[in-house]
Amino acid sequence: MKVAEVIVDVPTLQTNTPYSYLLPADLCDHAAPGMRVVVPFGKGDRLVEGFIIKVEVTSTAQPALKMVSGYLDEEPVLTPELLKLANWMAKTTFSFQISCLLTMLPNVMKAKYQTIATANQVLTDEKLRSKLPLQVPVELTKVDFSPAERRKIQKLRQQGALTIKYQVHNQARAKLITVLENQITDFTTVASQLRANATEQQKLLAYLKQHQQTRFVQQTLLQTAGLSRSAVQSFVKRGWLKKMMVEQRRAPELQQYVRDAAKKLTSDQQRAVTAIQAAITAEVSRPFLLEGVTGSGKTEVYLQTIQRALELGKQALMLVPEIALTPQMVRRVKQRFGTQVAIIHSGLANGEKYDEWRRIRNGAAQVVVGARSAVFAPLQRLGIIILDEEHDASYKQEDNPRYQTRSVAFWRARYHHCPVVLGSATPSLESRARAEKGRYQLLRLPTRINQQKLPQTQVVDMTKQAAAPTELFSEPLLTAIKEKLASHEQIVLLLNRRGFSSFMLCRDCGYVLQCPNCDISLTMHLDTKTMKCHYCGYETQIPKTCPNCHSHQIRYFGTGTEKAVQQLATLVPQARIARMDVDTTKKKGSLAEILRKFGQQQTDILLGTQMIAKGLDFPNVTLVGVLNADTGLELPDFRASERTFELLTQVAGRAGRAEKPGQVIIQTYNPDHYAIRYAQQHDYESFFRHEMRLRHLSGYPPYYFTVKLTVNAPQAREAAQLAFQLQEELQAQLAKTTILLGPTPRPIARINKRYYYQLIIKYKQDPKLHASLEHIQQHAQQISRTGVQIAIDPDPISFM
DNA sequence: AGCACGCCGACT
DNA sequence: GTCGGCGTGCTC
Repeated sequence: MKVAEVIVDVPTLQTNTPYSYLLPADLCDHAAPGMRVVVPFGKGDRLVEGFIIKVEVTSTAQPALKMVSGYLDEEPVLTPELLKLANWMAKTTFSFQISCLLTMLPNVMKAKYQTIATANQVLTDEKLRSKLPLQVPVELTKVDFSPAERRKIQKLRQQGALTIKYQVHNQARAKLITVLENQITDFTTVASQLRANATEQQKLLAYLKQHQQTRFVQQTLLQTAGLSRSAVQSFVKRGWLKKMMVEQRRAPELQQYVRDAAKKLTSDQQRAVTAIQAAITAEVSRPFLLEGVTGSGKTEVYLQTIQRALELGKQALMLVPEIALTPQMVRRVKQRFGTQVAIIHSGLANGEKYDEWRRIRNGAAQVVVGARSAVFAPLQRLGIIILDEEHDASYKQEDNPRYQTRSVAFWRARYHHCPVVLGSATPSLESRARAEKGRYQLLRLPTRINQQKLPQTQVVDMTKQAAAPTELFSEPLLTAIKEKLASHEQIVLLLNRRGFSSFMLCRDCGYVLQCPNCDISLTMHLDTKTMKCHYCGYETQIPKTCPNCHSHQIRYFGTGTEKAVQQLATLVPQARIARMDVDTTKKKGSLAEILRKFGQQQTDILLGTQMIAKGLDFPNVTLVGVLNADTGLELPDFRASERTFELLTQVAGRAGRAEKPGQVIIQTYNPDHYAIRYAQQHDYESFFRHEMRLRHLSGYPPYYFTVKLTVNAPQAREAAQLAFQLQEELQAQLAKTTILLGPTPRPIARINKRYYYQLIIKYKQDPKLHASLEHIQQHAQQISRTGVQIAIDPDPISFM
C-alpha cells in the first residue's frame, strides 16, 4: 500500500507538517514528490490542494488515513531540490511550508476553490429558501450569508436537507489551438466529389491546393480564406482534413533577434570572466562580488560566464531588479543566447508566465532572466547564478515568506555546486564587508569600457538658490538643460516623489488633509484629479475649500513628478518631456513605450522617480539632474545614507555612456552630507569606509544582525500592549549581548486602519533567538483570531 | 481557513 | 428548555 505525505493548502502552524494520505490504485505508479494533488481535509472533507513531498510503501494498514482524491499534475511541478529549499525557507523565514511551495510556482498553480450547496428539499426558512431554491446548485462564496445562516446551512447539511460539494479547479492550463492537417492526396478526386453548389467547400479546396503546406492553424485559415467553420467541418467529416489540438506557447514576445557574438573584453573584464569561469568549470559554490562602476561592462561579464556554463552543458540563472528588466536588457541576453532564454517578470500575464515556467521545467530554456521570484526557476543543472544590482531592495520580499533572494541564491548554489556572482556599482555594505573578510572573492571593474570618464558631477546648494527660476529648478540645472536641448542631446531628471503636491495645508486653520485610514497626508494627483494615499490607495476629490473650516485659503505644498513636468514645460517649452513613475507605467506595455520613444529620441527629457535610475542605457543621454537629493536622507532608517548614495550613483551612471561625455547636477539642501559628497566623487570605497565606521559605532549591520518584529492591531493600545509584552519576554530569554530597541510606533503608525508597533532585535550571536522567535510565531498563531497580528522579519531591509 | 463543539446569556 | 453568540481545538 502506498502512502503520500502531503503539505496541504491550509496555512496554519498546525498544518505546517505533512499529512498522510492513501494513494488510490490508479494513481500509485504516477505519484511522486513535487506533484500537486487534491485531498479531502477536515470534518466536512472539503477538498484542498496539496503537495506530495514523499511517497512511502507501508505494509501495515493504517485505517485512519483518508485517500488522495485526485491529482492536478501528470508530472511533479517541484523538483526534489525545491522541496528541500521550501523546507529550509519555512524554517528560516518563520513562514508556512505551503506559502513557500506556492511562492516558488507561477500564480496559476494555486488552485481555486468552490463550495457548492444544493437544497434537496424545500427549506422551511423563508430567507434561506430564496437564496437556496430546491435543486439549484449555489456557490456559497458568491452569495452573502449571515453567520447565522451559515450555521443553519451546516445544520441542514447534517440533517441531509442540503448537499455540499467541494471543487478544486486547476488554473494551470496550456493554451490549445485547433490545427488542421491536410489529408488530401488527390485534389481532382475530391473536387469531383463536391457538389456544384457547395461554394464554400470549393473555396476551401482551392485554398488548400494553393497553399502547399500540410498543417494549418484553423483560425488563420478561416480568416485568410474568408470562410466559416462549416466548410471545414464537412471536410473533417469526410476525412479530408484532420482536426487536432496543439499546444501553443503564450510567448511574451516572439521577436527574432539578430544574434551577436561575444564582445572583446577589457583586461579587468577578462580577469573577472576568467575567475568566474574557473569556478564554473571546477563546480565550486564560490561567491564573487563584482564591483564595477556604472558603464564598466558588467553585463558582458555576465554573458560570457553564462556562455561558459552553457558550453559545459549547464544552465544559468540571472536575476535583476524588476525595474532593471527593461526591453534593453532582455534584448542583450536574447541576442546572445536566442531561444534558449526564458524571461520572467511581473509584466507577463499569468498564462505567459506559466508557459515560460514550463519551458524552464521541461528543459527547453537554459538561461533564465528574471526578477526576484525567478530565483526559484526549476533549472536542474545550474552552472551559475548572477544577481545584478545585488544591493537592490526589491530582492527582499516584504510579505510572507519574507525571503532574501540573495540567501536563496546561495542556498541553491551550494546545492548545485556552482558560483554566485553579485554585481553592483554600489554593493550593499553587507556584501562588501564579506568581500573584505575574504568570504566573497572581490572582482573590480574600476573604469568604463569606452575609456569614457565618469560624468562630471556638480552639487548645487539649494539654500543659496533664493533667486532660482522656481523652487525646483536652479539656475545651473536649467542652463545645462537648455544647452543639452540646443545640441539635441537627452536628459534624465530624477525626482523621487510621485504626484503633483505632497500635501494640502489650510492657511487659516493649519489643517492638513490626511488619509482617513492612515497617518499620512494625501498627495494631490492632477492627472486623476484626486487626492491619493500612497499607502492604502484611498482616493478622494480635491477639496475647493478647507474641509475643516471651509476657508478658501488652502495651499498645496511639496512637489512631485507631475508638478515638475508642468514647471519644466513652461521653463523650456521647446522640450518634449516624458514622465516615468508608477502612475504612468501601471498599464501593460506603457513602460516599454516610454522607453522606446526616448530611445528613438522622440522625447528629449525623461523625468521620473527612482525607477529611472536602473538599467537605462541610452547613448545620447549626456545630462542627469537630481532635483532633490534629500528626499531619502531624512527617513528614520539606518540605511538612509546608503540608499541615497546608491540612488545618486546609479542615476549619475545614466549619463555619458557612449562617446559623448556626461554631466550630472545634484540639487540638495545638504551639500555637505557625506553620502552626497562621495556620490559626487564617484567614490564608493570612501563611502563604504565612512558608513562602516558609523555602523560600527551604532551597532548596525553588517556588525550586527537584525530582526524586526511588527505588531499590528485595529486599536493602538492592543498593538502597544503586545509589543511591550514581547519585549519583556525576549529580554528575559535572549543573550545579554543582544540589544532590543523599542517597541516604538512605526514611523507611519497607522496604515489601512491598523496600528503598527515595532521592535528591533540586534544580535551578533544568540543561540536562543531562533527558539524564542518560533515561540512568538506560535503565540502569533493563537492570537491571530483576535485580530492582532505579529510579523517576524529575520533579515529586514527597511526599518520603516 | 473552516468546521464542530461546548459554554453562556437571552428569549419563547 | 432552546437558540444563537463566541472562544477553542482539530484537521492525515
